[in-house]
Amino acid sequence: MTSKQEFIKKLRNSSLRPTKQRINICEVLFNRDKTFHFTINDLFNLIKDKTGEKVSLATVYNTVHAFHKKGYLKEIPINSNQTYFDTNVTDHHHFYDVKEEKLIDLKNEDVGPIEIQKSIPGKKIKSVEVLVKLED
Amino acid sequence: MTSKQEFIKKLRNSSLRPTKQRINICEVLFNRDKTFHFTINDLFNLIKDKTGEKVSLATVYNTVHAFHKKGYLKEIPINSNQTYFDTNVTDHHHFYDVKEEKLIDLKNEDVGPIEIQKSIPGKKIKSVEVLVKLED
DNA sequence: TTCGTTGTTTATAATTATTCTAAAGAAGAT
DNA sequence: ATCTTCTTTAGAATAATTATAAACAACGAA
Repeated sequence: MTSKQEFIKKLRNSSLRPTKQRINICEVLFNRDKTFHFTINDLFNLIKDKTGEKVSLATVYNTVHAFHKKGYLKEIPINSNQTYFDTNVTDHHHFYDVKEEKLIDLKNEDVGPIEIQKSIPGKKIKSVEVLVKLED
Repeated sequence: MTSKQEFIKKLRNSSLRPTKQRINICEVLFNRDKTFHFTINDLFNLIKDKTGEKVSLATVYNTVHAFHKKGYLKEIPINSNQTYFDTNVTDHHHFYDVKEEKLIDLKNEDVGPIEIQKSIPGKKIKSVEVLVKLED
């Protein structure tokens, strides 16, 4: 499933050549069972840890942005000093534990259908994101 | 309604002494009919324009943060380079026009009730925010 | 009032996430 | 192989936000 061939396909679909560095990024991003919430910095550090190889920060930014643009990553709307991304690109939402700065998945069923009863002429809905902030 | 006395009350409630600068900030923030979406930089510029007096950027940051903490301002969860705030602190949501970088209010009725069917032990819900991104 | 304390303003420096740059290197096509 | 095009990288540039510390203003008690 999450083999090198898969990574290469994702990269090519994103108009990126499959380089060693990008494959390493994919390894950390997509070779996992569960959804993965991360910041660029998290990812940057994990690459070193998990693959033993260093990838420059600029490459991490570029690759993540290309994946995001292509829809392989989802940006999570939180006001934080850092931008959070999610490898789960299916329709779902999040809890955000403000104190611990941690994200928790909310299945779509946990929130129920959201019907937007208003529309703006000439515009269509791109995404609907629910963020539930948690406190103690 | 939005008189100087009101501003002073808001400031005192936020543990801030009512200074000329802070009153000016209040003037721009709260002396209006409609909801007001802004970034710190927007506000900073409007103060100069509307009151003719300059307030330092640091004071704007401090005051906005105090009001936010006290609940007189709401932070709007968008991933943007700048943080957006809202003077409407009632329960409501937003459209975000990604291309034009503009926020539009969504009344609570426009979205319908959102019932969160999941809970995290020891945590309670602080807020539920819906962000609807718009594209052309 | 006046004085002393405490809080505030301000310009500026520091910090930090993100983007840009340009030179050296790698991938792909012929 | 070779040439072109894309990529990587370190480091610089940018920009939002936060911290600093000196001059100043609000407050309350005498």
